[in-house]
Amino acid sequence: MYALVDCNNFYASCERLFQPHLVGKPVAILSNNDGCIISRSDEARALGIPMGAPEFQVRDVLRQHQVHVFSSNYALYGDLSQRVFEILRQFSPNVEEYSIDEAFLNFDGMDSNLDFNDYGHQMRNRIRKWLSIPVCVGVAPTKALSKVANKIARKFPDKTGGVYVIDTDEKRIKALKWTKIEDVWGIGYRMKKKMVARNIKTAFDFIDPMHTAWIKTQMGVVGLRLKKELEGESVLALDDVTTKKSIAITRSFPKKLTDYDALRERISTFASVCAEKLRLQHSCCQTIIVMLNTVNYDNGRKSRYFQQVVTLPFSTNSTLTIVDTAVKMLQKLHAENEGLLYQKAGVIVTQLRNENEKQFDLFVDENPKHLSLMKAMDAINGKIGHRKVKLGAQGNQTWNMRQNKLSLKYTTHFDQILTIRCQ
DNA sequence: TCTGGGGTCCTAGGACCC
DNA sequence: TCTGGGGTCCTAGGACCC
Repeated sequence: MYALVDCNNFYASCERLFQPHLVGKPVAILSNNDGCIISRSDEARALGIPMGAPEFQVRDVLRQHQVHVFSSNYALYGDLSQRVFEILRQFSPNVEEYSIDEAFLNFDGMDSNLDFNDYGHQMRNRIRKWLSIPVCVGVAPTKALSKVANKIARKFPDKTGGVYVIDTDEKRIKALKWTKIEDVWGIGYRMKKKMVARNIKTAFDFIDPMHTAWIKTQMGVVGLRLKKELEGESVLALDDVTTKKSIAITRSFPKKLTDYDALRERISTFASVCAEKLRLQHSCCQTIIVMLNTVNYDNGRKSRYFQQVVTLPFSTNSTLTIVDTAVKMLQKLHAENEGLLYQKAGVIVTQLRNENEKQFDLFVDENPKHLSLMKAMDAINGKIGHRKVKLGAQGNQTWNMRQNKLSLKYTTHFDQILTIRCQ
């Protein structure tokens, strides 16, 4: 059996943990640069504030209903996320951290008489008690079905108490008939349209044998796997997601950029953060992608996308090499597209492998001194603070995101720990 | 004039997830 | 005026190998 544990309105719940007076009140969280709504409490959702809406478009509603609005505080959310996973590991050693706010658990090899409903409530209660974060738990024989079960738990809190178990065929069929096709895990916007055109409106319609061949042509093996999962046959195992297969740093700019020097500074910084993250997970990359984006929201939302891909002769996690390569790529991109105004840029590193399994090139090699230099740099930065030592290319300009409504780093910063006075 | 069969690797792009 | 960021997997097609 699998469980899917999903935190309710996670970011909003994190803010409420340290500001409990917000419980029961509408709360909304903004994306980077305070651009869009990316999380909201049930109360804010009930006000009709759509997910992903640009903040300025819903500003009036927010003000009118006194919605408590926050900038994204990833230091806080990331830390609380890890604490949730820590608790979950007390219930099973097999935990897949699927996203910042949800995890799959597998119970293979555990007591076969386990009462999953009861066990689910124990998880829920412990997370609620220790972290004040409400979660829902769905349990079923496959990952896709546990997603369905979770949705039911979330939708009917009174009847389920936030936990729902699909453990019989009867319950499975009922659940599938209830689940709209667009709510099935793996069916996105485009597939939904095709499905509905073919009169597939629920998850139950989807598993009808008459559609099998069609699903194969439309979705390939992905669709067939999903079908099996919904039929109760487990084909998706728990994934090990602790080491990433690609790392991306991309940002929108507060103001459109065209100036090469400014872009070079941004790309250098993104590239060096990629290198840091690579070293943190003990990986090297062999391929580097630099991208520039123009965005035009007014003119039919047309945006243009430029990118360069370079595969190195050896794999690396040296900041020097990655920044140097990225800047050369930027040079080329910028020269080819003179005068454009860029809204976003990014650096992505892929083709990652463990730093111990490095493949060497016969003739071209990285200066071995990089390795010790990076070690020294990481050690100093670890001691005296984040990114105090950096490359000259990154400059001294600070690129502060707009974060006008940021809460404190309650759990990760000594200066910002909550103070409680006893009278 | 007629010309086999079985592979691998890489890349770009699409679709999806949160 | 103001519109996020970071991932995964699969497929088709090209180029190559013997």
